[in-house]
Amino acid sequence: MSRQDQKRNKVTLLDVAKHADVSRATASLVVRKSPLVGAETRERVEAAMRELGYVYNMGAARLRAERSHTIGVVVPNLTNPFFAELLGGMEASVDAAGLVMIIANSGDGPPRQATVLQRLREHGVDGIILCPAAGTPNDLASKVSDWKLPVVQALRHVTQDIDYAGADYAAGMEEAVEYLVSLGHQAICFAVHGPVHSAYHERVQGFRESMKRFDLKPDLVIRVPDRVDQIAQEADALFAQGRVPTAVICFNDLVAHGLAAGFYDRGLKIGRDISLIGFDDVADAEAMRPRLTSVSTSPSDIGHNAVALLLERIAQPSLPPRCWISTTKLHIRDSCSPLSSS
Amino acid sequence: MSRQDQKRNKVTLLDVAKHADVSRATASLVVRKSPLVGAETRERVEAAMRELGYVYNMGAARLRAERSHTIGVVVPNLTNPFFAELLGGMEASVDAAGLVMIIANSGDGPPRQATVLQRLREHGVDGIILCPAAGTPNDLASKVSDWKLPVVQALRHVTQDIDYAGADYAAGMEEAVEYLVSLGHQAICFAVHGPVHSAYHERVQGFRESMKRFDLKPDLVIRVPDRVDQIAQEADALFAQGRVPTAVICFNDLVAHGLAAGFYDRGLKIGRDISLIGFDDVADAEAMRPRLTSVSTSPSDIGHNAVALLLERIAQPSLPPRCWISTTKLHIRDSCSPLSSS
DNA sequence: GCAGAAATTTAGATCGATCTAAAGGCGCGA
DNA sequence: TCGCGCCTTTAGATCGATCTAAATTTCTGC
Repeated sequence: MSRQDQKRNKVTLLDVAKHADVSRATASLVVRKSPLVGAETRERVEAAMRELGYVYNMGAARLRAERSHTIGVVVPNLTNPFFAELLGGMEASVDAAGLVMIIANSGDGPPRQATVLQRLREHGVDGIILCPAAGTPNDLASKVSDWKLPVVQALRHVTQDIDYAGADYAAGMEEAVEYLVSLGHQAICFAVHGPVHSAYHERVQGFRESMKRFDLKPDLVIRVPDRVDQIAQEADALFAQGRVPTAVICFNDLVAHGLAAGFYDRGLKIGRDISLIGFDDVADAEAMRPRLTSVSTSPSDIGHNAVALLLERIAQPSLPPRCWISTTKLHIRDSCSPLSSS
Repeated sequence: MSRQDQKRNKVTLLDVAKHADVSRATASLVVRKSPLVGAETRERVEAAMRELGYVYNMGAARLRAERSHTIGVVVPNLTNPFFAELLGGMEASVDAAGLVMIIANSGDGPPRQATVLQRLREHGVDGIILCPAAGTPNDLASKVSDWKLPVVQALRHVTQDIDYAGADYAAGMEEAVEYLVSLGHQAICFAVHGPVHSAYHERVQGFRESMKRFDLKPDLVIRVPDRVDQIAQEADALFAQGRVPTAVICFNDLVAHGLAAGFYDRGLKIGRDISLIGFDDVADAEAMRPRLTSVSTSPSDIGHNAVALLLERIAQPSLPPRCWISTTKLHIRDSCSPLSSS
């Protein structure tokens, strides 16, 4: 806006103050929208800011005020669509609160995670949302409390002593198993992949316990490759067991995608020859054919919750640790069918 | 690390200096790894930093040194897997350079974009990578040059006066058309969606010109809905034209996914009844069945390039504006077949 | 018209680092 | 021994805001 009347570089609050014929302190009150300044004065200062093209210097403010209006977010992987959804949800909440988000990637490894956490600390973030890397040592809680920096765990947790926002994965598994059982399935397999962490355990355990509740074999858990494009080739492994499953629950939608491809390659028709359930309901389940039934964990909501928890903790650091476990919902589409029709 | 011997809050460089029995200035030289300090002194200061659990205060440093070690990234949408890949690429480069990334979402709308740009400016970022929102006014260049802030455009561009990192979309379209023609196709349709911007125009134009080069009808460009789950229902529109296409090129892989579902619903078999080509090669093209042939634009590479351009511009602000247009590559899989087999 | 309360405004110190310019220590040749 | 230059170290000002505590003006009611 307006002429670049300064010969070089920047306009400070002092310049604005002079131009509006008030003191630096008053100008400061105006930028902070304090109710202390008179209407006429405020007007005058705001006009000066506009005329000079003043840009608030958050960095200087932070130094004095101990508030950076910045929060850090550490995820294991940026490109996974699941985390992308999560970040999307966070971004909306963070933005609404007038803050910005520094994003860091831990690569799901504790050493890098330590590095990026340190970096965030140096940048003076007001708080951190951390999706702990697989294998995060459990002295995390004590480290964090030494730092006196508000932190919340998201999606995964390594300690009860730090806030946590996640979903009830075990309940989600239970819904999935129940649904398949209601369709008459008994030989149900759980296809997992990826690093091992709390969310992984909860899903596996949820599966095993639900199966036991129905007096079904709880140990049909098999691992498939991490990369989606290799899962298809490994679909055979599902049938290498003693008992051939009639339904497969997947660790997430990526696995479901990969297995769907593998079944296609073997001439198996999903929803007729075999039933398939995804988890997270994030990939284009609606655009798959047959449309994929999936347990929805609403990562975007989890993102919102995590931000809400963090903001509250920033406001009241001495609150006892809290959990916000959201409920999952089985989104039934077309990839499962009654056993009789097999 | 170590005891929390400070009764409360933080350790400053001055504390470190005192503890190591040197001046604040010397301690500062040590943290900045200056070659000026003697080996023995450096040792002592570093030990002090470790013992006191010193954390560098980037905010204070920035105030004096005019360098925040922070860059801003503005994208229209976080959840789109294409942008997720782009961000992933940027993150790696940014991290390697010892910087951090503030991410902001423009929602692909100019007013919000203006807001987030302002916010980034206030946060004192060293530079900005901007994927301009559709409809960005073309005074962007003059605004940016007023700001005296390094900026590079990524994926899309609204002006020649600002650095730009993107891909040669027109050449990508040409590859796709050429390939289909080599398979004998003549009735080729281009299915577009989403907001209109430079990348959109380049793709459409690339399609039209390639078609003309082969003396084929260049105006079979049809719009499908923005949301993937609605595209399938609209697949009919492709056949509502006077001429029925035997092959479809898609604006991106999302469209390809949606159309593939629509074709399935109509009993059309991809690769037999109709040929399909995606664009960007980012969704799990490898996990689709049949595997999707797609024009790869390597968003992650574009991310790297954008960061490289930005870092160079930060180092030398007076360089003339540059473009880094990477080449695309047609990734041939199984979704296209010779016309004769139709 | 005036004391006292309320509403505004302000000077000056401060946050934690970096920068400049100069000082201190040391070795070496004359 | 002195002076010169090299290597290290340092005091003090500075970046641009916020905070405290006090000064100033304006508004009351009597």
